Amino acid sequence: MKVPLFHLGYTLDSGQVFRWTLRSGWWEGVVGDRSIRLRQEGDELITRGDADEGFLRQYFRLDDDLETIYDEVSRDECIASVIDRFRGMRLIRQDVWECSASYLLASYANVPRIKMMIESVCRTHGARLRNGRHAFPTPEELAEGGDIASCRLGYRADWLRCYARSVRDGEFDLERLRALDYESAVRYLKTVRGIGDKVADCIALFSLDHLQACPVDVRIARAMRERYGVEGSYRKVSEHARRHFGRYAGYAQEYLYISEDRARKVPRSACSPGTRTPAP
DNA sequence: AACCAGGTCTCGA
DNA sequence: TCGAGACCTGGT
Repeated sequence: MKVPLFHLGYTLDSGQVFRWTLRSGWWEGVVGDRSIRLRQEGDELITRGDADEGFLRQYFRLDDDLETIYDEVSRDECIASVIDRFRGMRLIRQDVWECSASYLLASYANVPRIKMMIESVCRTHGARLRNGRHAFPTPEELAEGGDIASCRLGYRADWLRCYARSVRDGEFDLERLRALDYESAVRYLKTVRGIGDKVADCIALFSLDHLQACPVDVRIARAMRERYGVEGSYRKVSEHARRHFGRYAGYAQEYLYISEDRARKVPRSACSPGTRTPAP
């Protein structure tokens, strides 16, 4: 299929999703119960597996007008250069259940470990697919049996099982969540044990279309400190970013994230703190 | 071998 | 509302 401005590699390797791996030129992943393989050649996206065009258009937010978003968030030279470096990276629209359950596990762990935890949860609780991989388990599957102790989730195991049960029992209502505005959604999400400020923002941004959400993890905190001179409480940093970058702050956040991520290996792309702009 | 990781919870000011 | 400490576990 033909795609607009889009970079598959940056998008799948930006720490948003955890079930994709690059193997001999193909990105292989499972989304819900779809097993998919993808490869990009220019503006052509080549697909194998259970991926129809409509699904991919939704999943990769191909209807987002990136140029408009770039114009909107490019409030300073620093973010503009980061965007330029990773042009085409898109936010991914994830299923609310899979996204929330995944990020519940993501706390205080690095990406390789998060991937391991999620794979073992899928292997022990999810339906087996044709190619040997496993679907992401439903709340029912996760609430019932399965050897969750073998998944090495640490203290997250209780969080996950409790969350699955409360979703299964209708005590936590995903449909209700979907209907809420950004701030109400975050408030509701934080009633779940194991979901705090950061994870709630991730869920809001990655699965609820609240593009103003700006999750602040250690990398974003570092970027905001070093590049904008902003530090302090989660609320302070996150709200500053939201004011500074505007209604698409979540996009800006993801570009900062991937930039900080790549900067660990590659020497830092010089972006002096002097490019700071005054707060309104 | 330390230190860190897409943080949250609890508790005390 | 904010900061400090503890915390399962595996990468780096």
